[in-house]
Amino acid sequence: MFSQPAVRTDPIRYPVSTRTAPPAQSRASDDLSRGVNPLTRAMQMMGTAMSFPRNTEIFGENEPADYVYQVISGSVRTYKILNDGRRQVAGFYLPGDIFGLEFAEGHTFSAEAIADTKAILVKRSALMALATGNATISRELLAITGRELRRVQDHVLLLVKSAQERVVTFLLEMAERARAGITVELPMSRQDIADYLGLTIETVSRTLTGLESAAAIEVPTSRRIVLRNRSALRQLNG
Amino acid sequence: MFSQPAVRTDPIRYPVSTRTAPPAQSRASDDLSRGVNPLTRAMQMMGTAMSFPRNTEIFGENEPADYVYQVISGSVRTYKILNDGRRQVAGFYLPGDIFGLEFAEGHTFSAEAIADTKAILVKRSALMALATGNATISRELLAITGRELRRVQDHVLLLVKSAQERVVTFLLEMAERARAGITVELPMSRQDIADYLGLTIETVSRTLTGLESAAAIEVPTSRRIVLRNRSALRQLNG
DNA sequence: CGATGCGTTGATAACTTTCAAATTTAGTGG
DNA sequence: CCACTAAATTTGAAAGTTATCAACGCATCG
Repeated sequence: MFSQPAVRTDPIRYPVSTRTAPPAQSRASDDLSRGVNPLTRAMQMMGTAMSFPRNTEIFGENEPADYVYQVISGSVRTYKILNDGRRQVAGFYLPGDIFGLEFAEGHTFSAEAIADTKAILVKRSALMALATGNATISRELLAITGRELRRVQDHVLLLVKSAQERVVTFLLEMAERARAGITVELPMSRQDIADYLGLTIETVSRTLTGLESAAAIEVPTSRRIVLRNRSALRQLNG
Repeated sequence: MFSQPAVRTDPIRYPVSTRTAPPAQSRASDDLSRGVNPLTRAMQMMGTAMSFPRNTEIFGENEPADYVYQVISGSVRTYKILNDGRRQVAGFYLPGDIFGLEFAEGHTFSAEAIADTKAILVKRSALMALATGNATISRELLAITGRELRRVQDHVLLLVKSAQERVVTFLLEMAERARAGITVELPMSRQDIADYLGLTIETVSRTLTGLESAAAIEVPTSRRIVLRNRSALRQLNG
């Protein structure tokens, strides 16, 4: 232990002027508004859209958790650097997903844009104030937190599986979340996947190769996975 | 995979008459009331105390989540049986802890008493109704869920560590939660610990023996651990 | 065209599990 | 309270899985 290199990602810090004090940019009330819940609607009313280039930090661990975020386009990873220098990815957030909501002062994890990403920011205090007078919003906040809880619980269940089961579960989950057909476009690198699954990139790579040999998937490019045999995959997912 | 025996614990089902429709037993408003938060006070006002003998089921996975529970005395494990028959323990709950709060219809996990346990039950619907008209209770519910979220996030971070780190982290956490001095009384078996840490009982046992050899702990009885060298343990905990 | 980053593949080492058996502890009936 | 039985825990040896170290291929970008 205490063995690995300190850092493997290189988050290019976005210029501070743009990162803090979100400027009043475009109101975002476009595609994501279709028949959504009251909270999403409220966020889009109250929020400010902001862009984050690929690999830039959105917020850092322990920074004041003053804003709540919703992904409009692109994708986001949250993570923590462990004492031994390894990085643990806590979650991936795709368009429509809400992240960064905290109940303590500071953020539990850091967040970075995986690809060029647009997100809506809403002041947490504003959201909390809104919730105080509005039982619907209040319930919705509780529901979001409940879903996040469920997601993390599933992450726990993932981490006790074998390497192959972890990779398969990940692929099936990404396919479902991205509402993909049989072809999944992965926004994240092998390193991101490995750090989410608690594996090394070599193991992830070898497992994908193995699944391809078994005709369960195809990997035409490293970021594109074709699910050739979903029922076989479901068998393998533990 | 798909290899292990189906069951390793043998939950003796408590007689149905006692398990369902909580009878109006003793009001529980004793030791735990000392300067606690409004939600705990509310639960103790509204709730019904109920006893669960060791190894009995408190609720089962997917059963309607109609009640929220607070441990008075004893301790509780929540868990899920995985497809391959292994059991994953999701969490341990000690006196004062709240468990069983859900945001969907059914329970995510099963819950069992580890030792003879007394708990307060409150109808979830009553709690939710109370929260609707009371911003303080509402915030408190959100805070509880936030703490549970944090706990599960920590569990994720635990599961990517080495076996020794997992065991050490577990011991330090239990010592803190039980407000123990240097001697920790573990309410749960090696199997419970192993299933929580994602290890086998053999690995847990060997690791404890190793820590004892390294003079970091003593194990006078299997359920009693003396933390002989906390700073050494903190070094080892990753 | 060379540098650079990302992904894959191979060989070996480290760690954890599995299988087996011994030992200790706890529970039960007399 | 003691003896007996079952359950829990510990220990050992071997096998299996994943990590580590190293090298190579491929694509991108200046």
